[in-house]
Amino acid sequence: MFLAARREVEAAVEGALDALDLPTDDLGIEEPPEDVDAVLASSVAFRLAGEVGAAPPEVAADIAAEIDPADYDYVGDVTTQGPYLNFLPSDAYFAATLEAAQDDEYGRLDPKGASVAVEHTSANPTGPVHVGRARNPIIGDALANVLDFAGYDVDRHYYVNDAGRQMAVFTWAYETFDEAELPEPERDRAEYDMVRYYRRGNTFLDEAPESEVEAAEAEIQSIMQGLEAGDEATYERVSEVVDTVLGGMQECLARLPAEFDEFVKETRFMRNGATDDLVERLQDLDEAVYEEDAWQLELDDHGIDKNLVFLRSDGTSLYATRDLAHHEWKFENYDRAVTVLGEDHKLQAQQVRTTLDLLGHDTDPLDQVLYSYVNLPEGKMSTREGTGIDLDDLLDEAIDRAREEVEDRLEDRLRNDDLDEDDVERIAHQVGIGAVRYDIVSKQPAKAITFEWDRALDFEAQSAPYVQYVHARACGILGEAREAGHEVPEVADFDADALDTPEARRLLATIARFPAVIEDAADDHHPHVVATYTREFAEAFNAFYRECPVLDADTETRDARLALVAAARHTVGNALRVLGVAAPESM
RNA sequence: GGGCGUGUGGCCUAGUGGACAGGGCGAGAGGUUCCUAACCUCUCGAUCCCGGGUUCGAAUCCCGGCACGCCCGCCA
Repeated sequence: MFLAARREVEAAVEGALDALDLPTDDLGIEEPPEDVDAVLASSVAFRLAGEVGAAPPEVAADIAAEIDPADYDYVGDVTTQGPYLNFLPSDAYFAATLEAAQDDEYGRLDPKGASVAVEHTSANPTGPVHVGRARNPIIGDALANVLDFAGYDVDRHYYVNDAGRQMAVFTWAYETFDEAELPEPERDRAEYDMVRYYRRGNTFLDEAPESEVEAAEAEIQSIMQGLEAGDEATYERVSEVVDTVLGGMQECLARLPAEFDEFVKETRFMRNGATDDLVERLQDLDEAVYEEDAWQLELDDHGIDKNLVFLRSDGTSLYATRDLAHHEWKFENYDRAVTVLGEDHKLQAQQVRTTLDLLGHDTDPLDQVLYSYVNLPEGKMSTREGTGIDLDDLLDEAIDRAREEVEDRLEDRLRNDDLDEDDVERIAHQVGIGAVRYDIVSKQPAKAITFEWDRALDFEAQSAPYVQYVHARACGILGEAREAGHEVPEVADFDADALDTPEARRLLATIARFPAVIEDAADDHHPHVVATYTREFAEAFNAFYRECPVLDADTETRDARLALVAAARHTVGNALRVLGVAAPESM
């Protein structure tokens, strides 16, 4: 209802300004501070004071006088508070919100009729996913959820770098070294098993005698050339390594959970001729130069100092070349494309955008979302070096700590609902993994994070369990009500007017904003605003919970409050779902 | 050296032109015969990195610094 109310307020202010013969280019619509009862406000009087030749409060009063609330469904009253115009919600605003939120899909926006490919994670299949990269699947998955909920037709893509030098090194190492000379794997899963070859191979290339390194390099070169030439046998050899490692990584990511609709391999764009075709078109560009036997693009005139090499002197393509072909494919198949990238890829992101533009594409549908790396207090994480914390270890630790927490709380638990061992395990998973996700998704991606165990796994504070608890409490009330024979009434059988306490009103007003939060998050690609919202929501719900008993209220109030709790449950449940955090029915 | 980004109480964080900068951690004091105390209430704590500027109004925009992060490969 908030979105509808905002449209009404915009129309009201614009109409009033028109009537007063004032400019309508900036309506100054904003959300008032929490202690103001209005749902929306306008500060337009400040700007018009000079033009009108009157003090802002007078201007505000004049504008307010031009607006008749009776013309609008959701505007109950227009008041002024000094220079501000305040728009108070009508009873119909609350009634319509309560009714709309009975839908368990409440917050989902109308289908936009547009497809979007969300590419995220896309980590090279070289070994276990570590925490340094963990922001990518968590932000990416939440962003995909947000866009889905906002009405887009979303496909989740993992772009697989299966054609680069790294994979050639990996394939050579896998075929060369004997398992007997490798250390025990850290975990019994494919990528932990395989990464040992990769690390061994890199160590060899760094440390072995020159002649042996040369021989190895020759083999690595032949693998790369084979891929470039479309040689089926080479492709099979590399694929075995890639698919094995990727299979393990998928298992890790699924724990978050982050799952994908498609794994798009870059070799696909070599094998189908798209890369060759692209290279020809790049060579025809005015910016193309042939220097030191390599084809490059001079992008100085477009604000990028560094040349983009797109064809090596040995005739092979580079990651960047294939990624351009990949983006053209996205443009052909989707209305929009979102890519979640680490900030270390920022320059490449600019190059991709600029080059696509030079090739004649409209790059407006491409959105590149950048996030800063997660570092350890002692420095960077690296798969090749084997430094860093594996995401699996973080999740295991999170679950272990959550389990301890659940068991500690079991003893002085007020509610006697007899949680069994399965419940404890379920809650430990929901809370532990939820806490990790929430901690990461709730922060602005641009800010750098230094990983610290205690901070990442704090179950109090502004954390997942704080919000999950609200969901569990709402479910608790609904469950108790059902046992007492009180189902949530049908829409025709409750009356929002019975929600007359400030806490109930505030909760309902908070529920009303949810669709607008989804819209903002989707428009700005900012999933973290959903997390911010869940915290505000939790505060509103807890105040209601404290002040407004549901089961003991008189029938009319009870029915309205039951409907409100159901609405709250749908809202917070869907907000958590969008964030990718489990919504426990009990905890 | 150049480019990009970030800088908010002791620590973490929301807020990117408008109503006294909102939370959390921490410290201290309270609250459970009542739908889950992973909760709530109150108190303490801020030169919004620094200096200029624009504006009726700046944490927010502009200019100049400083600090930190990232990037500047015929790697990905």
